[in-house]
Amino acid sequence: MRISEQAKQENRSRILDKAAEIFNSKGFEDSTTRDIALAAGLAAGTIFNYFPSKETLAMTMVSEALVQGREDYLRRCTGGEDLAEELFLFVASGLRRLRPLRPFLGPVLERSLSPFPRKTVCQEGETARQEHLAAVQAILARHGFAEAPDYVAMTMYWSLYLGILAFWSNDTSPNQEASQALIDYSIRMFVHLISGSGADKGEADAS
Amino acid sequence: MRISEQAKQENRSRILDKAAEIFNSKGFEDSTTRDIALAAGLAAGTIFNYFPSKETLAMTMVSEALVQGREDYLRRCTGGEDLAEELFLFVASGLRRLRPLRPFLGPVLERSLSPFPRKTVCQEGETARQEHLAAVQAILARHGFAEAPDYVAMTMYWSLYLGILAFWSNDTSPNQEASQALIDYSIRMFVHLISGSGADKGEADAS
DNA sequence: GATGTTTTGTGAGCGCGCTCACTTTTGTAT
DNA sequence: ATACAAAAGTGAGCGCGCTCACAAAACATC
Repeated sequence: MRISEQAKQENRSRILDKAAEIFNSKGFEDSTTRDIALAAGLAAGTIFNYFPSKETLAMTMVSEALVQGREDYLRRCTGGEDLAEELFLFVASGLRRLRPLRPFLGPVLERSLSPFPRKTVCQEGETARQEHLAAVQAILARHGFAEAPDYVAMTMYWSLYLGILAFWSNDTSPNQEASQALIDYSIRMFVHLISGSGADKGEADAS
Repeated sequence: MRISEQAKQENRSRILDKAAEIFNSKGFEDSTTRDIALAAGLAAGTIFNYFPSKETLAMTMVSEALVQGREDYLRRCTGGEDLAEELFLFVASGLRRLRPLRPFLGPVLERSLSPFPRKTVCQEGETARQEHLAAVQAILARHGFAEAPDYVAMTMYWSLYLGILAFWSNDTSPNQEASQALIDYSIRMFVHLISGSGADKGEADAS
């Protein structure tokens, strides 16, 4: 049972490696699962014993990158940052780890992270979103926001974050300064939102 | 030549009608172009003489709804609204016209309006986005914003707007109060952004 | 080893969106 | 009417993601 288990893990990571190569060279949509399986030395159908869909296969890489990004962030966090700085560090840490996947990220993130209701849900994407939002809420809690923000704030956060991902995945400016400006404004806006929430106009009774 | 032209228009609108029916009853992804063509009394391939893709077919309906929404907005606009009120009216007018398409909007808008870079672009979606953003800029201009906001502001606007569409297309609260709150906050946030732009921290040199 | 059981691999095949060589229809010119 | 050109319709067929009945391999028990 040990040898087989090991062989399975080898297959799994060979699929992931080859898929990353092929996705990077041809893009997500122009890569076929047949090609990936063949490159990994397996029959066409075998790939689906390891990943339930092409989308999940790609999202697995994204998910692992984001997990590493969160670890980087925890390591790099000194505790002296203000709220906006810490959120920026968090987001930037994720992007750094996503960097190698950038050439094929567009269609994958669009399908898997978008908040539009879908029939076929990719579990990896759901999980990634929830973990990201949980991390954000943990940061907020550490900065004195006792209770979690309402759905309005978190929905808007996720919209802005997706916008950042979309823009960044296409950003050709030298050091992604364009993306940095977008991240900066987005975060400042979110901080402003949750700071002044409900004191403006009287419409803060969101369930 | 006149009779044929008329027949073509009839075919086109029969396709659109049947497609709307089928999309509404089975959702976008579970509806097949074969079914739609058959329901319209045409062969499977003929549908692609009228619309280059299933996505474009659906986006044509969306696009027409949004055009009507803009006309409604112009009609309903008194000129006495402040900036936020007028933006709210604009967005709400679009949603009203999208209402009949709501059951199948999710996958369509996700594919066609998302800012993630894609290989196969749906022209209808591009156009819809540009026209929407142009209308927003016209509203801003009418309220004293002489020059168009930079890419950061418009990118954030589009992110928030997509978030609104996504949330609304799934909103089951009695009169979409949940969506209304989201629209309200999103617009106030955008107005705040372009009002105070660049005066905060010294990072406003976005190209 | 031989036997039975469970796990993993295989590839023919399905239904999809979409294409394209071909047929049929429509309109024009004689 | 007849011959011809242009436009529109057709459906077999392609490549895709994915499924599933079956084959092969791995393990457990004797």
